[in-house]
Amino acid sequence: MRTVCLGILSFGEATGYDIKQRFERVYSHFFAAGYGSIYPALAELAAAGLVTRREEAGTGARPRKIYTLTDAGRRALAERLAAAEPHHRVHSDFALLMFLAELLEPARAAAMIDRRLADIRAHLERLTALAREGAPLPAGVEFTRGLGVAALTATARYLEDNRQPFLAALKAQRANRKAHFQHLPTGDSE
Amino acid sequence: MRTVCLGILSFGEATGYDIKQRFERVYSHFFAAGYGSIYPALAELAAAGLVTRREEAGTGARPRKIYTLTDAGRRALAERLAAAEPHHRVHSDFALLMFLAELLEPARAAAMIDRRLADIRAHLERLTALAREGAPLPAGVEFTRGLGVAALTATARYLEDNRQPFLAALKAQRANRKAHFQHLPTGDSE
DNA sequence: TCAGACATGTAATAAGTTACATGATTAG
DNA sequence: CTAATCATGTAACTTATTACATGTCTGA
Repeated sequence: MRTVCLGILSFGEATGYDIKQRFERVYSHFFAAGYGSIYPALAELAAAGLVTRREEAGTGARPRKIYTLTDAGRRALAERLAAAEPHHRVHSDFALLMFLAELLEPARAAAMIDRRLADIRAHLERLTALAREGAPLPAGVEFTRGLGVAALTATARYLEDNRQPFLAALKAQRANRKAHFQHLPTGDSE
Repeated sequence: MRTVCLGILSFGEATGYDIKQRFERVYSHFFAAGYGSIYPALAELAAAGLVTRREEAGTGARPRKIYTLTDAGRRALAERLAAAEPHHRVHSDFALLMFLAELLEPARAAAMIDRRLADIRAHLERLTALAREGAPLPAGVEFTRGLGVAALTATARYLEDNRQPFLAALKAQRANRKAHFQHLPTGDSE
């Protein structure tokens, strides 16, 4: 998280609030963060001298605290990036739900797919809006944007194409299982 | 994690070791776990009466501990799945590296892309091997497999197609920036 | 007047990662 | 003989999530 905040700040100074907004506009398909992660990270970075903070009266109730990368921060960021491993991990409760779809009511499985699709579409809209903004994006940002669009588009397409047959298979299986249970002499269920 | 272990066990009894293997064969593109998560989770599930454990001499130095879902476990799993939100979060250091690629040496950016590609190809191989196994997969497993294949294939394709132009753009930018710096009267860098 | 954007932060909790510790058997 | 596979677990550490706490201004 600290590295991510440094990264966002490398594009220009920002408040904690700003950082979250930028994040969401530009990068949320690869990384999510709440204020509960951002503010503590910023405090640590300030304590380590990697950013400076300046206060300014804002429109809200409190003064905004504007964070700026220092030279040390810029160096630390470059070092961290030079040493980082390109890990990529997904943690998908949605996928778990689908993986175990046989244990779900088909209507719920359908609802989950629809919610995931809505979520993906929202992401895609944000990413295409970003491209329509006029000012060309830095190469890295544009590359990452394209990567997100590619993965999300393919996922949405798969979900759209396979939703119906999948749900039909689940329903058929349910029916089968019920019919099967009916002539089994089980002692514990139903 | 507890839910995931219950989910894997819903396909049949297994040891902690087995759970990790199955995971990796079938689901690793959506969820990764180490033994440090699995064994404690299993211990908690046993304490809660959701699984039972039986010991058996194995081929290794220690007895294997085979975990089996209880009826209570099956019910708990169904309840959790019925209540779960379909969250999906990605945490990609790789994407961060690309996002900030301007701060990286182009050779390193190239290496990172290649590593990510190798990783994706390994995942895809595992997933296609799974389909070639003969026995038809449960609908949910097959759906999740397909979802992974779709997303990973699209990502690989994007990386392959955009690698060259992206790296070229980065190099050009570097050259520009250097040329620019040469006739700037900076006092702090180099 | 009411929702939503602006704006910051803390505390408690939950979760996951890494490193450590052990050691037999088997295939090359 | 050596590497890999089988096999389990703990402890320390790091990290993120959630809920809480506060409060103003603006537009509908």
